[in-house]
Amino acid sequence: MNNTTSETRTVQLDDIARELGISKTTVSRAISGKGRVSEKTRERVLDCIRVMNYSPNMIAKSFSEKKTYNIGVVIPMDNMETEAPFFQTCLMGITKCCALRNYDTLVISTERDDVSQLRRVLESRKTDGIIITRPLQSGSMEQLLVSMGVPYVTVGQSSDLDAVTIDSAHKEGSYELTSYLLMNNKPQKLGLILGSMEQTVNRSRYEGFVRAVESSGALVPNKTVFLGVNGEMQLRRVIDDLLQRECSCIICGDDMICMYAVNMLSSIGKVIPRDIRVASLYNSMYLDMYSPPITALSFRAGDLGATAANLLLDMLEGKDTSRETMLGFEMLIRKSTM
Amino acid sequence: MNNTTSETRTVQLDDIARELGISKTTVSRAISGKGRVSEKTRERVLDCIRVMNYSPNMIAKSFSEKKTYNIGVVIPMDNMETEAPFFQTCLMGITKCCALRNYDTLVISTERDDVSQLRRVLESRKTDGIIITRPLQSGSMEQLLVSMGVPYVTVGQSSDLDAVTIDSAHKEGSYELTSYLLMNNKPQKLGLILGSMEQTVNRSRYEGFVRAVESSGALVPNKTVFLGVNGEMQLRRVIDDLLQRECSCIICGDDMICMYAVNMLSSIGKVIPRDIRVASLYNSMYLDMYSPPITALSFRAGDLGATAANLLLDMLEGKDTSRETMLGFEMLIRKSTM
DNA sequence: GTGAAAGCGCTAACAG
DNA sequence: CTGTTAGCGCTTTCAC
Repeated sequence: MNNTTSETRTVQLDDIARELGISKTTVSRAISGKGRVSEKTRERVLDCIRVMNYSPNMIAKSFSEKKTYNIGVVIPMDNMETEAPFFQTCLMGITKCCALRNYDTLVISTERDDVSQLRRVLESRKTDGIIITRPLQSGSMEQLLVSMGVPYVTVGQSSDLDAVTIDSAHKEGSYELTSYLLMNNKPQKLGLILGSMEQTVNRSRYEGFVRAVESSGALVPNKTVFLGVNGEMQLRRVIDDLLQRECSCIICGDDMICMYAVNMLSSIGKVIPRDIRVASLYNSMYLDMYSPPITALSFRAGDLGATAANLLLDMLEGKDTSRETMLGFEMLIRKSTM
Repeated sequence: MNNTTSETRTVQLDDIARELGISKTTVSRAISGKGRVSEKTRERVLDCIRVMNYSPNMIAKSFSEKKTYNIGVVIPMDNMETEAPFFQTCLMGITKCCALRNYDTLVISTERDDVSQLRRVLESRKTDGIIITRPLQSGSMEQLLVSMGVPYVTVGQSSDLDAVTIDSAHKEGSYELTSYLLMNNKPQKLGLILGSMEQTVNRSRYEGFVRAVESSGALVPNKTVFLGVNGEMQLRRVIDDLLQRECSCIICGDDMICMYAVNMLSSIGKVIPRDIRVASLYNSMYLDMYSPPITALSFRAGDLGATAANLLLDMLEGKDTSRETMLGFEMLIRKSTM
């Protein structure tokens, strides 16, 4: 009866049904909890499953339910971002959280606002929903998602105002840090270096900066504000410029920019904070470890990821979720701005 | 005939078959290239597919073919490794490479040698094969994989001697760098700090170090060799010890250890390389950017990932692959050891 | 409370 | 070269 081929066939619903002398329908119900099954049968089934070491073929289940139990996570793989700790940590948070709810995580790459990989995955119907870890102003991902009717969550502000979003308080953080720097150590001549303004996060950062400057009664120092800075060479020119204009404090958009900046400064003999102060609008372990350690805003990337995952899974399960969730930040005042 | 419900039903094989007045078998064959189809029919099918914007339901395909077109990538999410650039870069290489061959990447987390997530994914049958990015001496992942008959590739040496492996020449690199440091700047008193010896990569590094020392005619300086160093506190004690023993040069196992080490050294006023020299057996962008930049071995994590993916996919497609592939390294001699 | 049967969208014998 | 048919392993009506 059992065909004992060399490949040990994996045990499936039928097997445990036959073993128990009941129908696989009942077994299915006992497992899923949908429909009524007598307490006694349920226990027998659950026991048998354990004994026979049954575990469902998720592909068959997917096929039947039209639900994959996978979510896709779009991660930037541009040169500049490839090694940014944020995305890695965020992905960990997502993956761990999904695993707890028996979902898996599919990685989707993007560079700039390329949606080809996202489209490929969506067309394959391998995911139930998507997390965008770096929303862009263009909103092309969101458009695609909406047009295909696929649920998604963005980590950071989306240009799709209806998008479910989990964000860190970048604007508020930027505001606070800028204000702090303006209050402290007067007279202060601030410089600002931000990455691509296509990234919504950089817009939030900029907004916070501008508000802080304005509410201090000053004018935005356009000559020392550099937006859309990208790549090492461009950054070098910006730094030179900032030094030329005798900036007393440089605010860097994120940890990567900050690392480059700090390095360039010290390579030309500038001592932080004696000669110039430096702060970052995004902390990472690399800034913790610099000497002197760098003043920075600290956000919990892992928590962001976990929250994004929970939001998305809640949506998939039909619960309603708040449109926007905000996580706080911590301001780490350290020696680089003393 | 077409039920125009609110949800636009996705076009499937039947639709284009009906459209063309042929059977879906023929359509399937035209797409896959398996079985013979007249050139004319094939073209008609391919055209129709384009026009009707058909794209196959991969879940149905998976179910039918018993092949998921997914590979699982096991990534360590221990505290220490969570932000290590290696795994991120490796994952990018894998993901990009898989995408080219129309596969997707499922992330599987692990801490230490926990196999629970791997087991969960394997039991779900959601992947065709696995890449282990941090093989451990215990080999528990490999055992599980072998016992379930799932193909896999390890990035780095595996304790399973039959495992298909793609590795960087860590041993050779470690040998070369150590030799270089021994030749240069005599007299040299070397210290070595390695992470967990459960990780096979650290064993390779250690082996290279030992060989280099021995072939220089010296004895392995056991008092200044620290294996299995883990966590900031332990590292601090090790560094203190190395200073006490008047080490002239510290070799760090990887970029993370090196960053901590360099930071601790400069926080107690040690100047590199004047007071003490520092090198790392694994480079990352963070070491590039230190000042002074740190002498280190450079491996191409992205290439490793891409190669691992190609190997695995080749295996899945039944091609045979060499058991072990080795990628080279570059020795970056920089100011930290001058 | 339980079972029989249909069906998810594709592939793969087998027959022509 | 093409079509018919039978699954793949689940979930889910529908009937009892």
